[in-house]
Amino acid sequence: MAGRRVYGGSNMTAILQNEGIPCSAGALEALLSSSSCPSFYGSGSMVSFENVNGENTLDSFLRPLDQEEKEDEVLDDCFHQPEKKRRLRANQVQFLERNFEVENKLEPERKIQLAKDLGLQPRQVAIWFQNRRARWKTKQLEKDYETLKASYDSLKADCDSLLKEKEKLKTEVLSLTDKLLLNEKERGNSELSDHNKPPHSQPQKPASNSDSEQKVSNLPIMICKQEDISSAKSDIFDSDGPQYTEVGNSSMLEPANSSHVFEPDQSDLSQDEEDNLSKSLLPPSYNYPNFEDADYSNPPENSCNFGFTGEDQAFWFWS
DNA sequence: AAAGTCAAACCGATCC
DNA sequence: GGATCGGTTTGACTTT
Repeated sequence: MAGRRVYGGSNMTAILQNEGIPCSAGALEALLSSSSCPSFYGSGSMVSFENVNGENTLDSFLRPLDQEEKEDEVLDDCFHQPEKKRRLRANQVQFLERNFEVENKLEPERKIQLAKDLGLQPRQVAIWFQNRRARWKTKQLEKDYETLKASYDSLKADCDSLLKEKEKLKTEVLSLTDKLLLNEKERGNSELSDHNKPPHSQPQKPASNSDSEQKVSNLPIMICKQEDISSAKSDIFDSDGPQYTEVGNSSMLEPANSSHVFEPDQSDLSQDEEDNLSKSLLPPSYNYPNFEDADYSNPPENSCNFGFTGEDQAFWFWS
């Protein structure tokens, strides 16, 4: 067996051999039988042999310790060597692993039984389970980290595409705003030249065949409608995770555990709150939604900022 | 042979 | 008070 021969006992064997003391197994047996080592079979050494060859051990499963290991133990005991750390044998570990799979906690009776079966000290069994749980936890943490990282990467990709979309829309809004202003200017000029019209009459809808101009003149009206406001709000700003799993063609990852996603504080509005918000957004006392209030003012680094700057707000509800 | 890895054992804090 | 946990030490074993 590899790596089982470098202990104090073996060194002691070498010493004995150097001293010309015969150290064959037979000699050791003789030494044992004649020596004052009564504590051997019931000793508190790290590996107890009392059951390894006894009736209660798993003889069919666990092989007895190597003779040389026994010799080491004997020598350690008899020469009062400090106990050396020893790895559990493969079959012992295998047996413990199987038990760990069944139940990773260790009740006292089970500990005693396992110790008996394996020929170990109950404390060794307890420590093995303790260390095994720690290893399992570490692996679990690694798994969780990988899951979270995948989730983050997916969200980041979606965020990036949304930001691109936002930029695109912003550009579109800019060009439409320009057209609208131009339109208003032309209308103002025509009003000045028309003296017969009452001062506060409804401005005539400019005759335009352009689709884009039509969209522009309709936009504020559409947005001011209550249902549109609330639906727009819930569609865009309600970050209550899985509901908005479809953004464009890219589907947002649905985390198995909601704790894996970062939820903005204000994502969870009650129906009443939504109604109040909608009402507050209605004209005439028109309150523009202030996205700065949503505490997105200091987003963490690398985070997706869905909030809009003051500059952006101007594009949202231009008048 | 030095460096790195793994696991047995230990320690102090905490929980029940 | 015993069990458990997170952190650490220590020694065996492997890799470079």
